[in-house]
Amino acid sequence: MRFSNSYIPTLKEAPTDAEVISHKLLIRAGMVRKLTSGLYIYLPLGLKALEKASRIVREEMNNAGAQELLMPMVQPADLWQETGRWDFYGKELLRFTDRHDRAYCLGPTHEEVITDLVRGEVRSYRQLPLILYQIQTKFRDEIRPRFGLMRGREFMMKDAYSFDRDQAGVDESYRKMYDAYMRIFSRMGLKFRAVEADTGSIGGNFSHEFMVLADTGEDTIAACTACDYAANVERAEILWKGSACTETCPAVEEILTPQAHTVEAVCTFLGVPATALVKTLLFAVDKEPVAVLVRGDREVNDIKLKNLLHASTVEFATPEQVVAWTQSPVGFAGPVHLNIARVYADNELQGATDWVTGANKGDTHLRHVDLQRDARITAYADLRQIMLTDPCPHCGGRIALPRGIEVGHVFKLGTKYSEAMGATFLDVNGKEQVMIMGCYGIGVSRVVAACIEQNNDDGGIIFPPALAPYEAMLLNLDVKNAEVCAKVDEIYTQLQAAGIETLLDDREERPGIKFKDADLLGSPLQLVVGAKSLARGCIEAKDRRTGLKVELAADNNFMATFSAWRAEVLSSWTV
RNA sequence: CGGGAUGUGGCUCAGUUUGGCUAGAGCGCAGCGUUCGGGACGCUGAGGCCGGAGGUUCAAAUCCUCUCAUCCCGACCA
Repeated sequence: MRFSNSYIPTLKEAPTDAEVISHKLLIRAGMVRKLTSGLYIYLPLGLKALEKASRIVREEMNNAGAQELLMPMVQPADLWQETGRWDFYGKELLRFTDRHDRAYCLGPTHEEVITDLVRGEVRSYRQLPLILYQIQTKFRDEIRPRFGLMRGREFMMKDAYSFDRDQAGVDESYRKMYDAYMRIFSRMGLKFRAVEADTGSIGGNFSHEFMVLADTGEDTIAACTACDYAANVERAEILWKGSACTETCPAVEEILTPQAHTVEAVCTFLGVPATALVKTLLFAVDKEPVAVLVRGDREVNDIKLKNLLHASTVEFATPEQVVAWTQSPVGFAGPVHLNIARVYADNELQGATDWVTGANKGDTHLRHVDLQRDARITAYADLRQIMLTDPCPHCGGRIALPRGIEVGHVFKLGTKYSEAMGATFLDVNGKEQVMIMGCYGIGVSRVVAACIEQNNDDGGIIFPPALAPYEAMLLNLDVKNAEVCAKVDEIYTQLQAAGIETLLDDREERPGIKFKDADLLGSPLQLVVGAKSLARGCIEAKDRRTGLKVELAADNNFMATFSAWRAEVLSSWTV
């Protein structure tokens, strides 16, 4: 492609509303433009990157035995009512009615539609297993879209669904998809990690997320530095190996702690470490009050709480609720004489006694609290967030907490949807069985953003070869020099004949502009033809990632020397 | 939805505190000339109802009220 014929509007400066690097670079490189919050236009270059990603996904899905189809984006409400998600999914589901006043939604995901399809078609165990997928635009009315393509309201997603006869079958489908995902993200040249994850609103009981490692990621991963354990911190379990404390504790004593309504303030005031405190946090779980106790230096993991109580919503209590439920100002809640029915305590609180806690009374705390003796604990459970000081739950090794961008998620759904919607089949014995399902998503547009997030420098994007819109950029530095132009044309023709996608910068611009744009656009290979180097019989070649430049002889063997150099550059991406 | 911030040519911003001449700059864009290997320079030019509505005032980009939009922090998630 010739630059002069392309619509690639590069920008010297990034718009102020772009915050993260991928967003800035996508805009500066002329790959996307914002239509409005969370909605983006893919310009030709952005679309090419998206298509590169899609193709890899498609190839690996097909290799794994999945078959592509395409479902409507608009979905009828009654399907969602069948599974109950019409009421559960919340405001993220964009709903509307047609001219006949029938209710519809814009598909944020397609479990209902695919299950409806399969239940009508599949009757026999002979037709299973079945894995179907599509690559399609999804719409989720996100509360807060942000970071450009990273969290748009409309985004490109690959969603696959598996249907199996039995548990062994779904295990196999899951493994196939998991393996395919490993290949997909490896081929894309991404540094990523598969991690254990919470299942969220899709449902089911088991899942893995695929995280691209990047400091700007919205998720935190608990990854063992010794073994291969890795989990989203939302899920990362904390082993409790201690035994219940048997020490005796002095009688409870009330102490005045004026103005001390934070852990820090109480510690300073009483001269005790945060580990001697019990924090009492109040949550509205499905609107009902629940108290959670953790040690002063810990954080509550509300996902664990949600799962423990099988709740659909878990929210921090508002200050008004805290006051109403504890009859005391915010900051002084405590487990003793707490008038809340459900009080859950983190496991480790069993291991010690003699705590400092709030007294449910303004400016007052209690010391010498023994939870067994003085409080009514509904249950002990793993309720806190994992920290750097915690050991790996598998091997006891040291844990690291890198940030990640979730680009893929694989679930075993079980029979949640097939049962609700009656997706059954007859087994070998002629007996009716419910299909077991799995679902597998990849945020294709997010992959592109995550890739840029991970691969960039001051000059711009550094595309891995697999996702680069153009593998090579060919710069003509002297468009008015006939000799240079002839050489450029010759090389361009050869590159095209060799099937190497090339963007030829033939614009009437100064060399500086071309160098800057080439770096910005991020093609892994750069070839520079100018009068100066050509006079020496040379063409310059630059590895975008390393910045290393070599001079290739501009003779009849050019393609051979170029191919050798190219192979070297490209292979450096696959190690 | 709660908290914070911002809306002025295509882009980045100044001007708003303390109302006052014809609303400015840089980049980009068009024309001409000089340049030409890491975002050149000179000259000329086009481009704005200062987010919108209402108000205060002799006078509003500037003050007040309402409204819309965008961005950041929290809950959601590919």
